[in-house]
Amino acid sequence: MSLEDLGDKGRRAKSQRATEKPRVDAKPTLKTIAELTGLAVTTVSHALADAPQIALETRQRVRKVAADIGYLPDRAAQRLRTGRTNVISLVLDPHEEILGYATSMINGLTEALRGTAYHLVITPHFSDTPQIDPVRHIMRNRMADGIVFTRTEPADERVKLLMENNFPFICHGRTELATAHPYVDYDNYSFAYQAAKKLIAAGARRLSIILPPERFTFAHHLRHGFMTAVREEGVGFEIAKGVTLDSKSDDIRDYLFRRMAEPERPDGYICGGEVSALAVMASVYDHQLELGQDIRLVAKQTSGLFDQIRPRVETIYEDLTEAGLLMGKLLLKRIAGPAPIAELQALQTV
Amino acid sequence: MSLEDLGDKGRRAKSQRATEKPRVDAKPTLKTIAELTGLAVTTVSHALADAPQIALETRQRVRKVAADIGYLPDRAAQRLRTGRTNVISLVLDPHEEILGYATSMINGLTEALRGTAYHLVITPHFSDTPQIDPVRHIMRNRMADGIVFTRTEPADERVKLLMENNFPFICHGRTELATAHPYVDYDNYSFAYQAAKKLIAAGARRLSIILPPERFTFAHHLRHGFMTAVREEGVGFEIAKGVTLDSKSDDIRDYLFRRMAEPERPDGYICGGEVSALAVMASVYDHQLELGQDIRLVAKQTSGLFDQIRPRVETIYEDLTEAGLLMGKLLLKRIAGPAPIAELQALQTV
DNA sequence: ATGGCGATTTATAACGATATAATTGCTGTC
DNA sequence: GACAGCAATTATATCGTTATAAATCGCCAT
Repeated sequence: MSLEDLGDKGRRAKSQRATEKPRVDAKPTLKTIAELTGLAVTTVSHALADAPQIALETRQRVRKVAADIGYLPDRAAQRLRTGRTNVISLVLDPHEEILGYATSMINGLTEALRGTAYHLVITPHFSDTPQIDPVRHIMRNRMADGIVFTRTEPADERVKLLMENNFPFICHGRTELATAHPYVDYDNYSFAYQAAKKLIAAGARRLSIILPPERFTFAHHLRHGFMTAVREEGVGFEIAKGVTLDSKSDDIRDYLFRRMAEPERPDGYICGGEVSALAVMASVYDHQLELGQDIRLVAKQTSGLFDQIRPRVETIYEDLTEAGLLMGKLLLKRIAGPAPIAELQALQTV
Repeated sequence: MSLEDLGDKGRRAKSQRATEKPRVDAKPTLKTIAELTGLAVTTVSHALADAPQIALETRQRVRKVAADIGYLPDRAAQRLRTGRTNVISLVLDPHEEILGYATSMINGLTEALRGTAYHLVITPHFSDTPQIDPVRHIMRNRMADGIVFTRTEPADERVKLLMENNFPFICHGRTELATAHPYVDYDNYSFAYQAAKKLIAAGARRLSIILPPERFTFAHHLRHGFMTAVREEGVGFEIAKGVTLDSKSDDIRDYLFRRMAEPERPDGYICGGEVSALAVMASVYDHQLELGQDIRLVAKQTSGLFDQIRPRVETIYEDLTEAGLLMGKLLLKRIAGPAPIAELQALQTV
């Protein structure tokens, strides 16, 4: 702020038509457009909102000027006045996984938000606090207009809370609650079912499925699909539970190493995640067995990783980017106006 | 939220407007605290800012009431008034990589931002627009108080622009510009140097290094470290350039497949990324060669992935979560007050 | 008393947008 | 020519916070 500016400001107070152009870089506001067009700030606001009571000619003129000077509405002011934040919160659990589960989903979400006024904010959920905390915080303090989260549980507290308060959200995976809620999910039942059928068709006679922790709903879906298939075919089976998602734990590696040394070992594995598939492969290698010969494997593929891995593994693809995109779109629709719940459901089929 | 809660809320609403809109939970503001304490809004504001001219007793009283009712300042109002956004923007290039480069960094950043007023916003850089666009947009429209980006280039336009405008930022990787700038980088020179030495010590006599595209500064560092080592040792070498980071391209796989079939093939590979390391392993497998015997490999490890991979690969670790954490801390320091540039530099040594 | 001073507290005016209500200008009607 | 009726524009108040300037108070020296 220089003395000249002050002087100029003083002049403006008396004669409103002073040819002022001191600051070129000043961020354009509605006031800027108002001065340039000779209209009132209110009119400009309405014109940009495409209000029908503003003359079409005026609307076009205002829009042109706005575009010319590169006007963008101030998010803070809009947010303060309207209460809408134009923010979508993605609740992420850091340290959860070594592979890019989150990255794919973020890519899908940003794609869905592209061209809209919405920004994507990453809200971390720190493992030393209850899972519900970040969600409650976002809701209570209106930190976002909508929430995205993952790893849905059968009786997910977050879903309950958000539904009770009618707060827009979408989650990856389903609950088993009576009340319907918006979600995007992959058909893990079919995945496990088809994976089992493939293994059996290839000659496997004792199947093992490596399941994520029971607290996630999709673990149940995997199990049911698996069980249906092995019962239909009447083959032997076993279930390895509790792959911690961060794969720091050695439970599964211990199980695999032990079982593969035994004579009655499984000859067909189903892995619901890439990490556990790698663990199976590692164990096969360590036992000097041959994949596809001694032991078969069907894995869920959620990235390009398995295109690079040798020996080649049979996989079934789950497109997490697409899931993110879909979640973003459905959430935006939900925010725009409470669409019927049923329409908000979506299922990716294998 | 029960009916009782609503009733309680209505009673609290002072007097006449008992049957107003069913506002779930009126958000506490400075005004709320002012009414509860009998002070003026201004006083409360100053008290919470711990202004010295407010009596200590008053400050404590205000803080207590604020904590009791769970007061949180309205971000939009603060932002509108002060111009500070309390936002850090991470500029991400979607579709860039199959592995979780971004996830680790996000985890580090959120850790650095934990407990502060800052939120992390993901700003995508869409590949059909110039790289500089999101940075310029954030700066011009004050979308954030600081910017984080990656994949720094030798004459990076983003660095130039941000430095010219004195806008807080930090980047992963360095430029080769004359003017110093804040960054966090990994010592890729030493990585390549040591990797080469290891391979030679293990018996390799013709080394090949798989480099990322030349436009990234760290490709040069890798090359220099590599060249220094092979010259010192006087072994044969070759350089495979241009691993596109999204690994969609087959250039490298073609190169590997061709070279491994030739008699004068390299017997030691250095990979600056996990994807290219997998490509080497895949090619070794496809040629029915043996890793560690016919062909040796030293790879950069940036995730837990290679702990799972067999055969075991010799790796040197780069901690991207730590890099993210460091970037976050340095950026916050830079935002708080323009610290000397020199202090903002950091280097992770192998 | 009077004025002044330091220590606290408070009033006022913004920041940039929008919801609401009010105003202007113009037309046609009787 | 007065006025209702309508379209188009504008004034005012407000969201919650903070920067700035002003006001209040007790207390002491003159």
